[in-house]
Amino acid sequence: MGRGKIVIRRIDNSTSRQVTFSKRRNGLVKKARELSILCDAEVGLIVFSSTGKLYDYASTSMKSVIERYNKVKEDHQQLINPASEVKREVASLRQQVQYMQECHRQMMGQELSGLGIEELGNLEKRLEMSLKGVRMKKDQILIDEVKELHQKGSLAHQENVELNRKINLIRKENEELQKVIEAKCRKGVAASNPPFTINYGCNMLAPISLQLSLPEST
Amino acid sequence: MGRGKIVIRRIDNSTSRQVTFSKRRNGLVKKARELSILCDAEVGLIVFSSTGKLYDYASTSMKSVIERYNKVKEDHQQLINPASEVKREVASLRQQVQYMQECHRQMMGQELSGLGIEELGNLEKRLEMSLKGVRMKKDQILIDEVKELHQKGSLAHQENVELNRKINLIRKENEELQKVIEAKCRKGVAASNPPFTINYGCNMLAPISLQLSLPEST
DNA sequence: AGCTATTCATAATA
DNA sequence: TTATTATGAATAGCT
Repeated sequence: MGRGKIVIRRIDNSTSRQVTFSKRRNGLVKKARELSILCDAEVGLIVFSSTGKLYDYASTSMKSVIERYNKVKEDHQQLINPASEVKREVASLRQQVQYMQECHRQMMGQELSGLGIEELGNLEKRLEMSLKGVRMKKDQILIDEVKELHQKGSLAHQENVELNRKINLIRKENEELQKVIEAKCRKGVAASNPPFTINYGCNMLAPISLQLSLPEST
Repeated sequence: MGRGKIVIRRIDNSTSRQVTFSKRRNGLVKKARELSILCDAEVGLIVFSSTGKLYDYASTSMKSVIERYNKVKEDHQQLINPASEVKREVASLRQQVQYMQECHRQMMGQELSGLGIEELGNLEKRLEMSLKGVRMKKDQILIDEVKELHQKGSLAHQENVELNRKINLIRKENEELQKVIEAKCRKGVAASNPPFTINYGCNMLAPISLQLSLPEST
């Protein structure tokens, strides 16, 4: 049906392939539409060009056609439609959630009406075990914390002792210096100067504030 | 393209509609195949006859065509494909299950590593509450059972008393009868017959076995 | 995109 | 459903 007969094989020339695609695609859609109208049929047509562009026709809607198709195929063979698979998964997950919710509620001590004495006993035992586990964990955390605090405390104490030692050392040096200065004063001018004292900028006799992170000062 | 020109409207005659459907359907499939081959296109065609029968053609596979179609439509608009919706549901359910599993494991006293002292305290409180609930339920069941047994017991006791009363009555009747018989024997033939006794088929002085479901015997 | 010679699809018929 | 055939429709090649 053209100027010459053609064999049905891929058209090598890209341009004429494009042209033929456009023409025949229109023809195909037209025939699909005619079929659906003439014969009262539901028709769906999907075409992807070699460049990936999508063209489609549906006498009703593609959604309807595909759903109907899947429904039929689902009945015949459970292969093509991935939805059925997914639906099963959804159903399974819903069931799982429901079961877990029930289980959880029972563990929370609600909705126990359906349970017998034995089941309740088991549940009790499980809860006791859980409680024990939780308490152990809690205790462990507290113990660890106490231990850590003890360590910090002993470290602080150690530092404190060290600091006191240094202070005593410095105080002794100070006393020595005082003696030297006093001796020099007596030897030198017997002026009315008050005796010289070194000012440390703080009262050396006040209690030392506990300081864990000691600056590296000499 | 036939013996006469036709207008594109539903063919009223059922038979010729069927015939036309068959012919045009074949033609449509042929043209679809030709398009896919000539122009290197992916084509999918779905046709439902007016009687509901399914005919389809796909250059690759209908699964592939529909998936590709859905993918394209998904990108453009999230309307046609129900799969994305379902997928979201699946993801949501999976998340829910995972969360519940974690929660459940924590309630079972496992995998507590991630929890702080406060969370552990809450968990402990919840478990205590649950345990209390379960124990209450268990106790209630036992109490109910004991109550029921008490009732049954008291009923049995009552029946027992009644039975004893009847036995005493019968025994007295028996004694009366014995006396009458002895009197008659003395009056009549002084034979060597042993004194006549009524045989009840069981020892009347043996303890009565407790029987809850009493047969209606007089 | 439009034209037309030609092939093809198919309506009518059996 | 299948076969035949006259006829209209579709389209290949060209512009």
